[in-house]
Amino acid sequence: MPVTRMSALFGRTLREAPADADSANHQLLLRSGLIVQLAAGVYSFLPPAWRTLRKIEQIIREEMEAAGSQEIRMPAIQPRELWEESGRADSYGPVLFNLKDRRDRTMVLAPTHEESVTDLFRAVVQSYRDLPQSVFQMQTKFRDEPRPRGGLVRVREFIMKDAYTFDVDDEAFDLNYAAMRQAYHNIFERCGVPVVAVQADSGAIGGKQSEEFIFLTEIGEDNIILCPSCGYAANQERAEFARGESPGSDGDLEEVETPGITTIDGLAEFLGIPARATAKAAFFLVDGEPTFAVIRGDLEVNELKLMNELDATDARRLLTDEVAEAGWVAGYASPIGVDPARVVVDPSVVDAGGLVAGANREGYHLRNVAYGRDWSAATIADIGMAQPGDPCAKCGSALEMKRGIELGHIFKLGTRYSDPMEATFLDSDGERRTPIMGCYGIGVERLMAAVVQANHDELGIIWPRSVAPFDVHIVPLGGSDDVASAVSQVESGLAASGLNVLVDDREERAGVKFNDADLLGAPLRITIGARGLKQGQVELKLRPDPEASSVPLANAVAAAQESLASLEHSSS
RNA sequence: CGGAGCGUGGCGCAGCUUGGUAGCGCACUUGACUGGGGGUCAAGAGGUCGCCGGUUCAAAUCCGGCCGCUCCGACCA
Repeated sequence: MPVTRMSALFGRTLREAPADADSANHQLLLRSGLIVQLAAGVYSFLPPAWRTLRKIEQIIREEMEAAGSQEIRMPAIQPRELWEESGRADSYGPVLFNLKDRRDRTMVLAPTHEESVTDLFRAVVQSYRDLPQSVFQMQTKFRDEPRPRGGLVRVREFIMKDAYTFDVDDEAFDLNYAAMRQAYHNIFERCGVPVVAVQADSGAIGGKQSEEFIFLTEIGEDNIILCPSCGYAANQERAEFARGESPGSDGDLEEVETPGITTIDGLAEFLGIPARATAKAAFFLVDGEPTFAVIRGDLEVNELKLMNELDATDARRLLTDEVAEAGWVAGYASPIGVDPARVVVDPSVVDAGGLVAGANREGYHLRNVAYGRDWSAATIADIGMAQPGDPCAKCGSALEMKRGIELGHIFKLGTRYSDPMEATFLDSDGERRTPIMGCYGIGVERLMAAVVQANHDELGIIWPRSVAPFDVHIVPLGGSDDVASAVSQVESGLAASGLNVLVDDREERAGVKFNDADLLGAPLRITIGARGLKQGQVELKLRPDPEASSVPLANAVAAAQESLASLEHSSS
């Protein structure tokens, strides 16, 4: 291995973090001189960062290959028609970087490769004998994000590993999926980042079901619902939860005057009842249709669940005048008398008995409004947003919510792409069939950011050995010939044994060198100074350890290998 | 796209309210001293004050427009 000299290293460390950086990982990546921002969500990666990224890629590559996947490369520039074929030109629209070629043909910079891999499949696969297949790629992808943020966490140009599988049927698919799932756990463990696999919404990728691999951290942008007792874990956007008891009432409909009371909280206080004894109406425009959603007063509607239930691609809250246009009275809306086809109701209301609901008349509510007796809905569906404290749907324990970063996402695509794009094969009966697909993504730079976030202290990065840009950071102290020759002896011994070595050969004071060593975070630091050499000793210090230990110069290389090995065992 | 904030040397910031020679710390260059946890002294280099326009004798400073970046939200793998 070549030895890197700090005097020649491209990049510099900063004593203070740039003001734009918020999270620990972003600050450390900037301070250590690993990344430089060019534009919002667009970064350069300097030599140590690039080295780490390649190590991460190599880990991913090994695990993908172990799972039976073959690496390929696909185009980043794609004709827009490809996206029209799958029907995603519009749904993915705003995120697509569009460009025109010289013939005025519209091309896009690929944000992901489901379309192109499905096209590849059409070109290559004819028969069931060619299946199963599993391919992967690690390439730069482009997404014109509405809001890049958090340093490397959400960017517009990034390396993504995507794997795609093709199978003859669901049973065969399950094998590929299980292999990928295991590979994902292996990858994150090898990179030193703890993850939890959670049920997720498949979003713009589509398909039947998906799981996210989440690194739990307060700087995350996803809300994750977790059950501490049974282990249930899901993204809040699709988390299920039990509704608990509702204090529903018996009795006939009864109008009650509620002047100026237009909120659930206000209503509950005014009538001296809990919010959960009320029914809340929320209005949405779902694929252009005004929709009346009803849920128990203490709960909130999960728009994504609502949208998925109605098989829609777009949903937003109705504006105040649109509510009126639909014939509903904001603040006093009642599901009674509304066309059931436009009503979606959450089970929390269906099973509740009599609740207090609007009277569809300014200044009045109704008591004892009961689903089934007084009104009905065409759609009964879970449209509730799980919140911390809600009972777990599986075991009833109180759910918790934590923030997290989505590092990987694996999807059961079914025939979402193979069907519209007419990718087919002939089975053994000569029947034309559509393959079951899966896709499996990992954001590589985001993973590096997570590695730093999960492995740092107040002084700097603490790289896990597996992805460290340098294994050993040599700190020579003093300019004597003794020091120089000892350094030369140690560095060449280490390099010869296959270790990546960084030597701080700068004319800097000890404190500066030590601080930079802590910041850059190589797993092992070797200090070689005149003071130790008088006793024939050099100092070894593992980055996570508080104290250094002295070893004879002659044993330095062997001792270094030993302590690096001990690190591997203790950390995993 | 809605809300908020910020653009002054490589980084962190002051100056702007009340217009008048652009400043501080760190980093950088040279020299001396120093030499095991971000040293000391001396001498330096480096800035179209984001851009365009306006007001004014005079604009970093006041006014207008635009651009960029960050954060919250919407959205999003």
